[in-house]
Amino acid sequence: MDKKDIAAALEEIGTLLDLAGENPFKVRAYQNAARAIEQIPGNLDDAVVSGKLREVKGIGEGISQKIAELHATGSLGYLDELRAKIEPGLLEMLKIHGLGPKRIRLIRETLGITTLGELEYACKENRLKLLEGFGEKLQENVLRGIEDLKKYKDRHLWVEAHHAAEQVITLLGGVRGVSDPQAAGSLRRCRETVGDIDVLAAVEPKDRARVAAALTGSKLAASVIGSGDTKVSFRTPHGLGCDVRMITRAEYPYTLHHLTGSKDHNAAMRGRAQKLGFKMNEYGLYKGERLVPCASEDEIFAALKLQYIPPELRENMGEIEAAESDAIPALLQKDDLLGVMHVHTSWSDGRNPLDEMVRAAKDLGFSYVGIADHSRSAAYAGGLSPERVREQRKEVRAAEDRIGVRVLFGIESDILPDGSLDYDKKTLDLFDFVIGSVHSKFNMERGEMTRRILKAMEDPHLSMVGHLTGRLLLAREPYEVDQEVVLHAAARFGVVMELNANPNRLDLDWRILRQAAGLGVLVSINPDAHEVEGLSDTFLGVGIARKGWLSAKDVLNTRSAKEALERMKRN
DNA sequence: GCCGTTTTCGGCCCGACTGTTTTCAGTCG
Repeated sequence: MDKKDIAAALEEIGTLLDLAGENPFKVRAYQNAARAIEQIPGNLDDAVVSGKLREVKGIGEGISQKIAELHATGSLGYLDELRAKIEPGLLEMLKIHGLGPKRIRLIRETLGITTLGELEYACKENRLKLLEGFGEKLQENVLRGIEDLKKYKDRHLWVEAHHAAEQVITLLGGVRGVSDPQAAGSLRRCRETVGDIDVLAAVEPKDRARVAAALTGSKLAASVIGSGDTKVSFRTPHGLGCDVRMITRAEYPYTLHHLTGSKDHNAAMRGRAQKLGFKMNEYGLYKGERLVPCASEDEIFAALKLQYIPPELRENMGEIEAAESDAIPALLQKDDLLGVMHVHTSWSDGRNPLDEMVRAAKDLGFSYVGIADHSRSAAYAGGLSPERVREQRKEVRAAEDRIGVRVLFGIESDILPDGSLDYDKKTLDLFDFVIGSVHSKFNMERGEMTRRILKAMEDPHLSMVGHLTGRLLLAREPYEVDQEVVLHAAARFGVVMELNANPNRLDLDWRILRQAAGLGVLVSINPDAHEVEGLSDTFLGVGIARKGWLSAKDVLNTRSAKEALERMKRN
């Protein structure tokens, strides 16, 4: 180890001690020592061996021993211990402007938050501003700081990629010579996270230089990676990589299909083409040397004797086989949704009051809205006491009359560690529906967690299981739970399963949705909205539902309020 | 954890700024 490495190690010790709440002067001692060691002239070996290290101002008994250990072995037990004690996410939080060790420790201790993703979620749920010494402004700053940090990560939530792509498409739409700009890739397939954005547009060769210049000269291209005859690559101000492909009108459907992928889907499609005597690539479908003219993706599939395969299904997970026999179902559409469930209000941790949420849901065209604030045990989120439940019930009924839209009175009840719901029977009887969610003790062993959720499902008050795995995309791994066992229980008990459409969750995962539908389990697409804007997440859930092969009949909130209530009734 | 000296422990850089709270704590440079 050279001076620089050792200085870095000492610096790291200082930072970790700071986060651990150590004496700030001890922290500074390490920081001073780090600087001191970089100042030592000449080779470090001599100083270590001769013991001259101790003569350097800022390096005393303890630190000189640690330097010796680092120098001799390349590692340091003390540092390893500290690293094991302090979560790496807390180190990342230090990079956020406005957060120092004190506040980070408060966040860690009161909210149990250890990753940036969890912190972001807490900001969006308005939990950060409730901490002592925090407020609206600081919460906003933290959120902005997290956004900045995320710029440099290589994967992005679907919704972020979508917004970026919309901007690129809008820009292209305004450039002369461009037609049909649209997104392809994993974004079009509605994957829950997206790496790069692929956009294609029909542009005749003579216009391409001008279109490329319009892109590279725009604010959307924060840095240009490359610009050629057919492709412009750049990074957006949010750090997303974006490839814009320019092709001819004739190539368009083939390239659209090719760039939409997935890779496995494309390989299987080429295999099928070959079997039928065609050759297929990103520029066309050929019979011998002759191009088979297709004006749309629809016609490409038809040429290969396949039913049209919606982009969301193109994962080579049985869609081609299904299309062979016309077995691709009519997938759910946005317009199929009649109601919206799992809506929070300022009664617990929502940003907007009940009336505003209900009005906003009505304005979005929903004919009913299911309020579900947090239950008693969710103290961090302002969970409702049994008394507050009764007060809110009156308010909900009054809002229904006042606003003129059906309002269902529900609750998002914590599923307590022992599997019970969060209220006594008399209180539970007051709700039109009960969503049961795990919000605590995530670290249970798989069998234990599964039993916990099954026990809650046995209670006939439970209508629906919320965000089954508890995952936060790009932030928190799902907790251990046997999802299949839960789905089978849901089928047996007639319990609805939530597809939580919050872009950070998208939970149930699309990979298991299809199985749920196969078991006859009804899925409810819920925004888990904590503010007016969050209600629209319901539509994001539609993409995931489609990706999980769901049709309108598989979804609770495509039913009328009356029928939805009947389907949620147990006994 | 280091320093200095007062040899055994008290002091360690500090002002501007922000956002909170209403007199100040925490962060930043």
